[in-house]
Amino acid sequence: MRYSKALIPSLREVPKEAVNPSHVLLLRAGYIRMVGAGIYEMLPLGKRVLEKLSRIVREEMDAAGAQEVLLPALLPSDYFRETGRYDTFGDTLFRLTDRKGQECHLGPTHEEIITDLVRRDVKSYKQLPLNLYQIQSKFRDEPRPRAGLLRCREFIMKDAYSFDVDEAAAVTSYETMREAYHRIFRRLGLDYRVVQADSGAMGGSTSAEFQVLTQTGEDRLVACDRCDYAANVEVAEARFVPAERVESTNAITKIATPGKGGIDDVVAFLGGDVTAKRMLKSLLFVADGEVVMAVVRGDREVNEIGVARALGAADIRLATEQEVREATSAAVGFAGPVGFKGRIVIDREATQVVDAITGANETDAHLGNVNFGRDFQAEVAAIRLVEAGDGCPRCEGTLESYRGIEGGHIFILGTHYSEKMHATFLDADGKAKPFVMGCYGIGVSRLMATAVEQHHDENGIRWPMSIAPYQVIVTPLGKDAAVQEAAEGIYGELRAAGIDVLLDDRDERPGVKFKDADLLGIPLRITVGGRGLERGVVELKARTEAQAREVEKGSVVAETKASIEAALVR
RNA sequence: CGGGGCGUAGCGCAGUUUGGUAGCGCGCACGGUUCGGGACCGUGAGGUCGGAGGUUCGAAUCCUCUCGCCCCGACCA
Repeated sequence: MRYSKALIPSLREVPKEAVNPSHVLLLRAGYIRMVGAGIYEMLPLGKRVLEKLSRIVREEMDAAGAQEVLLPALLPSDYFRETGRYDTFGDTLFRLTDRKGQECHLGPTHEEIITDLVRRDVKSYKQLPLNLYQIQSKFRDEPRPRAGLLRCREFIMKDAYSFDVDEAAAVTSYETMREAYHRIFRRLGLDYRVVQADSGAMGGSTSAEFQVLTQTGEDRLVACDRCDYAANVEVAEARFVPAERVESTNAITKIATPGKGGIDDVVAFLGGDVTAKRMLKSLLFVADGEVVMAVVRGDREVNEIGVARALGAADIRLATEQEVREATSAAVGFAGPVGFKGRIVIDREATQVVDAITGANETDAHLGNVNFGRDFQAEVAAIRLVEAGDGCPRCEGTLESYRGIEGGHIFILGTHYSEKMHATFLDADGKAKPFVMGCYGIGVSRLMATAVEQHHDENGIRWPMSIAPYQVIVTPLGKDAAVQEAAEGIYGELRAAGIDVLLDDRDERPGVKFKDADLLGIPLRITVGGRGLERGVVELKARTEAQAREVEKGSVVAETKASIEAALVR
């Protein structure tokens, strides 16, 4: 492609709505344009990146035995009514009514419609296993679209659905997908981790997230520095070594702590050998409408989702100030487990604190010498938030913390959808059984932004070779006829060799061309200048390296091919 | 949905407090000088001041309503 003919509307200044690196750079480099909140146009460069991503996904899905389909995005809502999701999806669904008054919506995900397809056309166990996938636009009216392509209302997703005869076969399908996802993410050139996550309200049992590690991700993760343990902090556990139980004979004492509600305040106020580790932090939550208390050691934070899981609650939130006052008859900051009337969950580590200091459930007062078991009872669970430096629960390693962006998520769904939708097949024993399903998503358009989040510098994008819109940019400097001719020659040869190449034939100064090349993030740049040409050389420079190297003009095409090959992960 | 901020030329912004008929930089077009990391000079095109209503002789500016966008939080198959 000739730059002079390409629609690459790069911007010198940062559009003010953009904050995230990927958003800023994709906008500035002319890959995307915003049309509305969470709605973007893919310009030629953006479209090329999407195609490269999609091709890799397709190749690996096909290789894993999945078959591509294309389901409608415009869906009659009857299918969602069968599973009750027409209501549970709530305002996230883009709803519309056709001219006959039939209710429709734009598909946010396609479990129902694919299950309907399979129940109509698949009747026998002999047709299983089956894995169908598509790459298609999804629509979700997010409460808060943000960060450019990272959280959109219309986005492109690869979604696959597997159908199996039983749970064991479904696990096989799931594992096949897991392997395919590993190959996909490796080929994309992304640093990622497979993590355990909260499977949410999907009704799924087994699930894993493919998290791409970035500075700005929405999700907080921990991963072991020794083994492959990795988990979303929502579900992560730290190694726990039970200590020998010490029984205290010290009686509870009341301590006046006027105006000192927070842990840090109390520690500072009491001084001496009182540390946060001696304190018990008591937080009140409302879980499924009931006020409950969660207790962790004073130097820890509570994992809210962990509390909900420990309680078996579907819904949880922090109690309001007023609810705290009603439940403890004290101001916020003075809650404690002793005498608390209601369910209490305590972190297992906090049960070991001897002669602890806790809130007294009385404003401006704390209790000293509080001991779990002796002075209060509670359900024990792992409810503290795991931190970097904590021990790995599986090995002797140490957990490190990361931020990640969910690039893929795989689930075993079981018969959740097939039972509700009466999607059955006849098994070898002649009995009708519901399909055992799995679903597997990859956020294709999100991955485009994710790759930029992970691969950029102050000058622009640094695409991994496999998904760069062009692999090479040829940059002739000046209008010298010999330079033009040499650049055209190299451009022609690279194209003939099947390489994606952009020729910067614009009448621009060298600085402009270099800045744009860096901004666009093309992995390799061949610079053709008059001075070098006199000596028969051109420059070959990788976007990720500071220095260019001189290459004989006659061998630059071969060198470029070799560099591309080396950069592609197979 | 709660809190905060912003809508003026393609992009970034000033002008709004104190009403007087819209400006700067970048980009764009044309001419010239330049040419290895976002050159310089000159000329020029380009704006329903987010929208509606109101106050006024007169509204980007004041009032009312409304729409949109961004950030934090809630939410996120």
